[in-house]
Amino acid sequence: MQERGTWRMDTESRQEQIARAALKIAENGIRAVTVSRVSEAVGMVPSALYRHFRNKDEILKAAFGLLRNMLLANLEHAALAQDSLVGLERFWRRHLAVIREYKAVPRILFSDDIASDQSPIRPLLVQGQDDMIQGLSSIMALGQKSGTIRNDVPARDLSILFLGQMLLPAYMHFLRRGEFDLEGHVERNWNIFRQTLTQHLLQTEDPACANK
Amino acid sequence: MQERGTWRMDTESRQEQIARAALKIAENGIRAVTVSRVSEAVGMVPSALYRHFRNKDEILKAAFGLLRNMLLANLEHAALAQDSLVGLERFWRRHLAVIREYKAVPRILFSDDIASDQSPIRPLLVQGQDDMIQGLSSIMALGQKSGTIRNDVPARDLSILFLGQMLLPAYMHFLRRGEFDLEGHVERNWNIFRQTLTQHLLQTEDPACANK
DNA sequence: GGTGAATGTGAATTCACATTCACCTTTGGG
DNA sequence: CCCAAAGGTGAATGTGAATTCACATTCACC
Repeated sequence: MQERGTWRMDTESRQEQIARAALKIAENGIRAVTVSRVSEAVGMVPSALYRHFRNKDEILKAAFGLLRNMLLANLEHAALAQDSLVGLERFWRRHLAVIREYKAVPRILFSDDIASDQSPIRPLLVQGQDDMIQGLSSIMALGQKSGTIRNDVPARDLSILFLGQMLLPAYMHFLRRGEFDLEGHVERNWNIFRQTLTQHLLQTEDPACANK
Repeated sequence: MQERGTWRMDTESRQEQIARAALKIAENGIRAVTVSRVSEAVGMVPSALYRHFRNKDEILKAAFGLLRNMLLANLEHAALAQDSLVGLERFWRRHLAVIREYKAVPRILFSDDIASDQSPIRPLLVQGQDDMIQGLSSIMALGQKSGTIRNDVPARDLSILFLGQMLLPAYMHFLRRGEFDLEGHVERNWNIFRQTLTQHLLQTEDPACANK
């Protein structure tokens, strides 16, 4: 039934091709994503895009979907680790890698366009954020159950704190056009935050906090 | 709104009036700040704005300046406190109050327009950020000198961590149009972060970490 | 070979916006 | 009292953008 010939596949891949082009262009800001630029990138004329998407918003939604999938995929990877702390560290490293590769991430995150009331992407962004926090919370909760992570604080709060420790460096790195050591800062933040996560262990163990 | 044709108001107050109007309108996004909307808000016709500002960018710069001053003023207030921790707490409470009052804050912070390469505001924003981190670092350093705050981590790193703990909640609150308990989350983050700041004391004192 | 749906094209339309300009109105200082 | 300049006005211009539409082309299938 789906083997209707190559033209159907053509549409599918066209859509993906367009979405990828839009994502690429979004590296220069959401507003840089114009119908004519996208069409040029895929070797078409502006109006041709409307054969594959109802309108520009649909294109943006598709582009966002690509990004969302990549970011959430990191969660699954992190969840594979036996040790929660290892999983979390693995997560932020991958997270940063995606941010580095797809420069559109901060442009979408820090876009007032998308934050606007009419933007069809805003609910998707909120949903994706919730999914991410939910996923991180699961990992945190697992660590709490196994005693690796303090349990005097809700897992969700810890997740938000964890994400937040990445957000400001990412923002600064973004605003400064790379003139900011993103990895270095997040790594140092992580070292401090790991202590925070395992603070309940400090009392019973050697005062290794001065091991710096 | 104001009656059109109310005549004569010297340029100085006109400029401030215009900047304030722009700031107010910016609550709906930077892109909502159009020449005609601003002019309407101050009871003029679009072209009249050009008597007071060379172009729209200058208006935006003026509006940003207002915001910048208010945000940095919080630093001085915080620096007055004897105890660094008290000062920091005072700071974030005021900071959140400003964010609440001027809804344009996140719209400017998270604006792809301003983040764009050509924006004349971006360097101002970066500078303002640096000033803020610098100011917080001073407070942190003072606390380190007096032994209130751990000194195994550079004051600057602590400042970035501190700001970051506010940024994600602010962002979520912004994206969710207020459907997110900003104060509550930052308060809880702060309680955890305060422990982090004073972690060096935990070893020598009673294991009061479970005082929750 | 013919057909129709999918796909592509270029021109035209519409719209919101910033900016300019020629002209008008008020007002304070000589 | 006058007039120059500060402040204000409406119309006009130019721009970049999304979207529509009539028309052309491709191609799987009958």
